[in-house]
Amino acid sequence: MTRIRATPIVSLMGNQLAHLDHVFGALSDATRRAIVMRLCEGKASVGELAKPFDMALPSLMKHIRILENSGLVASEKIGRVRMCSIEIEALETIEEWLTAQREVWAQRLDRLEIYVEKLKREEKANARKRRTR
Amino acid sequence: MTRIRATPIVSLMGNQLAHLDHVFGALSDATRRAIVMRLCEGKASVGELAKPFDMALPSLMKHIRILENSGLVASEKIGRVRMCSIEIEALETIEEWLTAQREVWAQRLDRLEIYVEKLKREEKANARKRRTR
DNA sequence: AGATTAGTTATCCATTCGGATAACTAATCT
DNA sequence: AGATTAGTTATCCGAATGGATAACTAATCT
Repeated sequence: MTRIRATPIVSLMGNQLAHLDHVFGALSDATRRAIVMRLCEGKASVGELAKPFDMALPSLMKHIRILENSGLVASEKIGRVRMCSIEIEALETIEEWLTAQREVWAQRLDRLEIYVEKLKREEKANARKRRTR
Repeated sequence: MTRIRATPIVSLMGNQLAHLDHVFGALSDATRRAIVMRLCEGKASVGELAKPFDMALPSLMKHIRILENSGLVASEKIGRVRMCSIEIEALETIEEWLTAQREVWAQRLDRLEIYVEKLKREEKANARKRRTR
């Protein structure tokens, strides 16, 4: 019996786990998703980002912090204005997680299919028996 | 000028927005992601789900509630045991959002490419001018 | 130099979150 | 019928979250 993978999944994922917390957490807020959406169209200063929102600047800044913290957004201060940009790769973290889940799910479907096949074979066998009874 | 879409995106997405809050929110917790992962392998009772966690049952139940609330998990009580299962379609909500973002991002890259092309053309023109000066 | 602009820091506040315990209901087993 | 099992409800608690205001710093404009 070959042990393909000795290390448990959990340790393989390592600190990625905590990271997922932050990425998903960051996107669980509509304001933050809107900011991400806006930044997908191109860089923007904190002020520009704030305009569409009926929210005090410091409140909005918090959101930006959270986004930066999650790795979804990067920013650089030039003079007195801070320019923000999306880090599109961070979205891939999520994609990866999603694909992993769907793979497990698909495998289970496969197993289920095999099981259903077995049931069908048995059913046929029974039918034959019944016919020849 | 043809108004392709009169309704603003926000209203088109409708309650989907609030839904995204819940889906992303649900997945922002490691325990909950683990539950989803487990359920991708097949249905499980609350008790089975609880086993791997060093957590009181009511605490875990809360997580299940949150997952149900987000539409990621469904459950049905038969006798005294409640069986839970993933609703894989809920993950698609996220995929959709991600693709939408990446599309906007890609479009922006296209625009940027066009811009860079323009710059290159101008550069060439200048070079020609310089050569022939 | 003085006024304006663009963020930033510090605090505060109500609400939600993630956990726990205690006490309960309703099925199932013996 | 009585004991056990599988969840459920209610309540509590400290920490985190999403918002606000006030007061501040540092660049830029006039």
